[in-house]
Amino acid sequence: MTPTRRPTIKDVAKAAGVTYPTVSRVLSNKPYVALETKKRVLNAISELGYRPSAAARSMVTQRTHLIAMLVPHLTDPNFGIFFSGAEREARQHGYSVLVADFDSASDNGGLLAEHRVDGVLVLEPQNFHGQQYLTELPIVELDDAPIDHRDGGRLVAKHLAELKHQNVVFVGGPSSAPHASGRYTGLLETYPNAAWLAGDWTAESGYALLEAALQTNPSAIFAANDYVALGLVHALRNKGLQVPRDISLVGFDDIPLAKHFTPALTTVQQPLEIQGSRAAALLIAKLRGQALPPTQMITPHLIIRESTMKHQEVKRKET
Amino acid sequence: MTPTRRPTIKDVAKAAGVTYPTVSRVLSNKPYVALETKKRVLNAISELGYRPSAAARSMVTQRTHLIAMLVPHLTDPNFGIFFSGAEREARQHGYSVLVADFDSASDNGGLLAEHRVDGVLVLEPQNFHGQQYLTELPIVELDDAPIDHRDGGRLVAKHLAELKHQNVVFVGGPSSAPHASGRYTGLLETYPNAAWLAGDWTAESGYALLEAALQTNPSAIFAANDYVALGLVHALRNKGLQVPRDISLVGFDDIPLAKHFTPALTTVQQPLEIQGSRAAALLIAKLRGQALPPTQMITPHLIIRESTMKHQEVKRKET
DNA sequence: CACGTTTAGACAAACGTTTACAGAACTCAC
DNA sequence: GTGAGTTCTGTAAACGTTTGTCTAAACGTG
Repeated sequence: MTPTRRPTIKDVAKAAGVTYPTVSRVLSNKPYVALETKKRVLNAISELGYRPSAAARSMVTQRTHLIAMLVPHLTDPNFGIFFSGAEREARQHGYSVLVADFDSASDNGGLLAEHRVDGVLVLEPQNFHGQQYLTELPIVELDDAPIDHRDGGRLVAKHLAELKHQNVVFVGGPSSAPHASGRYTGLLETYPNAAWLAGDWTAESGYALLEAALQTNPSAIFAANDYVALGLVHALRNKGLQVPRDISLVGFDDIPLAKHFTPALTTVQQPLEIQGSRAAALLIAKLRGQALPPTQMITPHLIIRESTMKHQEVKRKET
Repeated sequence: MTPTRRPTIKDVAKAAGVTYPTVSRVLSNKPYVALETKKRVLNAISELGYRPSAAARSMVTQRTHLIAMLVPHLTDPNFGIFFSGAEREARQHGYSVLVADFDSASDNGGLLAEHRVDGVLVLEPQNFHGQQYLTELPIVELDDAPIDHRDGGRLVAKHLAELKHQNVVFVGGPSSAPHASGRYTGLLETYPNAAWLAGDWTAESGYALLEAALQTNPSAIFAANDYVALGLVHALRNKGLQVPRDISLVGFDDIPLAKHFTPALTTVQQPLEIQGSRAAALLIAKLRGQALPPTQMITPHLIIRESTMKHQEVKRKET
């Protein structure tokens, strides 16, 4: 039984009647190869279904065309969105993406080192304290292709101001996260006294934080993201409070589910996929030693749905 | 300026005063290496921070320790969960995972071929018609580590029967998907006349299908998954119908958000992460030529929340 | 027609490993 | 003290590429 080895560059060379370095020249589009020869080689390649071996190539070029993407948690529903953008962009430039979460990147990041990734894309760098090896590689943070979170906060503030809300509270997001503080800062421009009840990005966090949020006696809540918003809705409902009648609520992200929430959530749409692809593009430019394109903010949009309404001057009904 | 090359096996050998094949023997735990030497080598390795080059290694061993994971859409919120399980398992066995969606795997799957992935993990094989190269590799489908969807359907049926529901309809999921049909089949065992309104897995699908679903005059709806369920809730609300008062609703998956839905969703919990890691383990066993462990169903659990209640004999109130 | 210049292709070395093989140094029994 | 095993380590080839150097042919130019 012939174990049907994959064809190598030598097989192609033999089939085309040239020596193998010539095939290599054709593959990398080097000059000084006769048109006629080139055709023969190209034919042989597609005939044999030849694909160069990345391993062999990277041995001599010292670059693997592999990039690492490091994320805090693989199960974060937003991760796939970022990744989708980054992966597409990378693939278009001939790069493949190896993903790992912070945990596996630190205890076992060895694998990424062994594969000699060319560069690193990291999601929440402030939480990553991994392998030295990885951090001395060319690195791009997702936020190097920044979404203007502050502007998102501004949009929300403007909307709530138009609805005559006077007391707004910001709920969720760790205080260490620039995303959260950006949004909060945007809010502060209009509501300088708005409080921030920090937590994390989950619905559980929103659920747990409601009680504290109500202490500030708000007429509207700005949630750090849509998950937190949903948790808040849940907690509000438990207390017999209705959105938006008793309290208005705004989220952030516009996850696909947000439009189907009860009530449909007013939120800020941010193109995470684009952010992912921009970040990948940036990293690849860096790897190639190209001049980095000027940083360009990605602007978010406010999506108004049912969870916000004009502030009722009358206080909540006393039953 | 010295460009600080990464240390190679030869550097280690020199530092330990041996020749490089000896280092290689230490690395792969070959017999016949003196304890004393071994220690010296190990020391040199950690001193230099040496990590073997996967590329060089795979040149000679002909295996890359890379596996490809192929998914229909990277933005699918469940993808990250599968991936998380698969990635952890793979990494534990020294494998890394390269991800691509079906689109990029077919037009540009060349990259996966060039990297000579050892095996393939594929999510919805019935929809994948990619590169021949990939399909002739050792391959495992996610469903080779199967969740018992039919049993999930049974659980739902039992629950609804206990609540005295008599007319149930199954909504969402493409009819080509074994997952959906499994769930439906389980339902049929108790409700042989239940209809199936096929669609896809999205909230939009549930939203769009409600009208048709109501034609069957159901007292309860079994949604193909939680997203579909949420879409249904939304559509029901638009028609002035309340869950569970007017109609009971059950989802599938128990996504983290489901407990915060309005109303909190009764659903079937399935451990997708475990499924991911099992599938990866299976693939790796296959790659190693080990005997495959017997297939073992992963059993789902019913989570009862607020979206189901006892069927009211009284017909919906005429206003 | 001699000669430099351009173009095309061959040859060989190198990248960092693994592994088959060979040889050296011990141990041990006779 | 010799020979047969063991146990350890070194030598060399191989994996599939890229790339620098070298040669051969073709082509103008004076």
